[in-house]
Amino acid sequence: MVRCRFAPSPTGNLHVGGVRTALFNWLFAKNQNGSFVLRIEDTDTERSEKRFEDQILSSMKWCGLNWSEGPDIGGEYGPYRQSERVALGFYDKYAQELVERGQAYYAVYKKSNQEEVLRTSTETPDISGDEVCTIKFRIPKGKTEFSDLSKGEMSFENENFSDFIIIKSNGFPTYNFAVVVDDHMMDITHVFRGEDHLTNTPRQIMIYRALDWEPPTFMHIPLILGSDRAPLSKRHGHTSVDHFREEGYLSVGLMNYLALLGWTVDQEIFDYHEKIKDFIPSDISNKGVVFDYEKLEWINGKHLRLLDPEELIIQFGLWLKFTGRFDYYASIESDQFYSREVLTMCREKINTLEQLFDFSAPFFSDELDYQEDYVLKYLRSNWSKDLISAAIRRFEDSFDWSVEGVEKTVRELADEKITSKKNTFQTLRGGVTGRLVTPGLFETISVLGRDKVLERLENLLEMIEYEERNLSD
RNA sequence: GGCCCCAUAGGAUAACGGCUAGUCCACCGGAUUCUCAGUCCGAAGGUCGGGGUUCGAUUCCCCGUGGGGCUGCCA
Repeated sequence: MVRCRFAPSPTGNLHVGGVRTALFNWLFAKNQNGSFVLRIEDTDTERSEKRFEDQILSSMKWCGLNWSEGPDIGGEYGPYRQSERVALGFYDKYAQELVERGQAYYAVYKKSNQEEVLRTSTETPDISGDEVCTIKFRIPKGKTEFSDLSKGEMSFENENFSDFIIIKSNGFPTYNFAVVVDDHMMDITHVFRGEDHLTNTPRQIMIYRALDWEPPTFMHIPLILGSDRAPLSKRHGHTSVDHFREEGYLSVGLMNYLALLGWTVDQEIFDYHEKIKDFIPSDISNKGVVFDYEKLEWINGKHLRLLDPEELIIQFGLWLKFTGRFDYYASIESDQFYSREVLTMCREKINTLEQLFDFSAPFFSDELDYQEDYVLKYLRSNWSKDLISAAIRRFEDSFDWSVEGVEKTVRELADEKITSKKNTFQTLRGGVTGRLVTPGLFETISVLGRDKVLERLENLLEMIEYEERNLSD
């Protein structure tokens, strides 16, 4: 039975590197019909915060990376929070065992100088009030070897390592110790993690050996880098999953991009749930990969255009609520049929839900925000009044509001040659939307419908006349 | 400093040791057209350097160079 885990530390939001690691663990677990476990590594008492844990879990759920055991749902290998495992004495027990086997020892320091070890012992030392005590692992002689699914055969001379702390002076285990104890106790069979852990692995394997435990299979995944090839961080741009969610990326799009980063598949656009059967760890590139915001956006746009119209409304609605735009959400909900028409039309030209929000705004609000360029270039022209008046007359007489019908009306209007064809189109476009960049004009007018179009054009006419009066005064 | 990982166009990748080094994003040009986008067609751009093995090296080996990681009572 294959068991994989994702073990984030709750010291910040879930970032794209983390999800990618989680994704590969998840894919492998599913591919092998195994389990995917979530464990919280909160042994850093200074930086760990519950709110980060909550955020990580929520981000994971949004990504669709469901776990079968975890801190929120428990499981037979629990608890799944290292702080709770400390309380149960798991780490102490095995640290003691290492001391008894002569493979670890106590080290006493002065509180004021924690650089210098005062004395060591194999018995619990008596310490005075100004001293603290840790347990350190003794590096054995020889060499440590293991086979990494990505990097191949790895070999390290143990003499290159020095004894390291496994139990801190506050009684908590250090990462390198806790991870071994937990992965062993939880029967983890495969560990896929970031490449930054590659040289921690021999240390961990030494502990496995010292305790007569069998290490899991390791695979170290290359890091995600920024444009300067340094590991991706805030200074390269946004990195947290929540950010991409807020920006209007679909989780299926974000996951698609992350999966594609370093992994070649025949079909580039996919839902990762469909790729479970194709997941082979060795197919993943062993090279650091630069995060490409542009390709992510392109992929997201593809997914947005692939969604069923109903699903598009659902996703858009969820996003509006997530970002607190409840009024907008209410207007989407109030007329499903209309919303569907508008959104499927608008999505042809945008890549994110945020862009969809902006692009569709003129269709859901009657308070048009006329772009300055439009006012200057088209409204304040000597033909705008005549053109709008003529348009109103034609639309009043028109009973065919299909896209084809609207096209006929508009083309006939242009044929009157009140102004150029382009000016005619752009003036109408801005007149019904306030903007110069919109979906196709015929579709736009058709979808808005007779009432809105006439109302907007008449308002526009009033605006023009109002401006004229003001100018002549 | 020590140990370790990595190296194909700007980014991501493909190529049993064997065709003119293929594809996607971005970029550039063209077509379609009412704006923008999309779509279609086309162009430009690459095997880090030096040795070696071989009939033949992107591929295997060594050395350099460059980037990255670990070397924490962070994970």
